[in-house]
Amino acid sequence: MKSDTWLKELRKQGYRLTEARRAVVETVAQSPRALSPTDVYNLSKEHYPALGLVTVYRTLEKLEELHLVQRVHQEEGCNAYLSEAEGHQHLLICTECKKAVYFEGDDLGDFFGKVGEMHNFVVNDHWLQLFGICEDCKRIYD
Amino acid sequence: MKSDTWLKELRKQGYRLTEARRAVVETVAQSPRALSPTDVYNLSKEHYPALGLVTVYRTLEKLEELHLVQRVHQEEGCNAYLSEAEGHQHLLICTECKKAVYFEGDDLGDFFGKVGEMHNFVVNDHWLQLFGICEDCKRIYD
DNA sequence: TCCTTATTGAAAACAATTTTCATTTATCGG
DNA sequence: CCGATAAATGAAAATTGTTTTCAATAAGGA
Repeated sequence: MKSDTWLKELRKQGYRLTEARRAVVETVAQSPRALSPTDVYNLSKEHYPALGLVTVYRTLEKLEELHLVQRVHQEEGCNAYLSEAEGHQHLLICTECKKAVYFEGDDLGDFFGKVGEMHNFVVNDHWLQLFGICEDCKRIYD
Repeated sequence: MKSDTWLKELRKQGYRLTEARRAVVETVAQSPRALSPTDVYNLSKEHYPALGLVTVYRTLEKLEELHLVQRVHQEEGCNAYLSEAEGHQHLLICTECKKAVYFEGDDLGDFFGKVGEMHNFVVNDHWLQLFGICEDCKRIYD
């Protein structure tokens, strides 16, 4: 289970495993969509009512440091966190239900390098997201 | 001059041309990098010291509506505004000096459509940015 | 030039995030 | 298993970024 791996990883870094952390990790690890700190707070409180919002912020910060989650930028805001994929991948996000899917970039890296050369830049990083409507939402809205 | 075009466009939409607006438009139109509201405020005050930060927010909002500027998301924040390019283009940003350059996407749209199909999504929009070091900064740091 | 109304800047309100701090609790060593 | 200790917690305060409110100002049509 993904949340167990994350907890193990936190432990490996010397962090302690608390009820609050478990609840947050659980919530984020199993979510198919990016969640804001407040989303995480509300969802996690069902497992651990004493949870404080501050702890959500602090835990998300650690998970991001360990590259277990990544921040996702969307039209509605830039404070949502999503379970990260293996390797560097790109995101396909449903603008209706916010479900997020990772996809491989294939040979995009070569193209990006060429674009850089054309403008005399050394390209170090890229950031690619596609937005659309997923199958389920298509069904509902048609 | 780009700022004159923008002012004309604002006028065409029925907005009035004030000193405050002129100062903001001037600043943003001629900047080679994305500026935060506070950046715009500080730079524009040199031309018009009585300027208020609120007016900067309001003017940027209008410029965005008219597609004269676009919001740029970066690691350091997501509240910076940049003069928009003709057509839908992509950004190449220097992580040192923040200078931004637009580039053509060529046939990326086809690829994005295919990625969508593979996951049963209808892709409506995409968002691509490259990050690197520009020629000038390369020179300084090598 | 006058009149109307959009626009302004200051201050207050609001929202999101971070800091502070006294209390709690996970982990380590015995 | 227990006690010591330092990390982690939640509440409240502080901070930061943005929006709203409002009385005063000024743009632009008549």
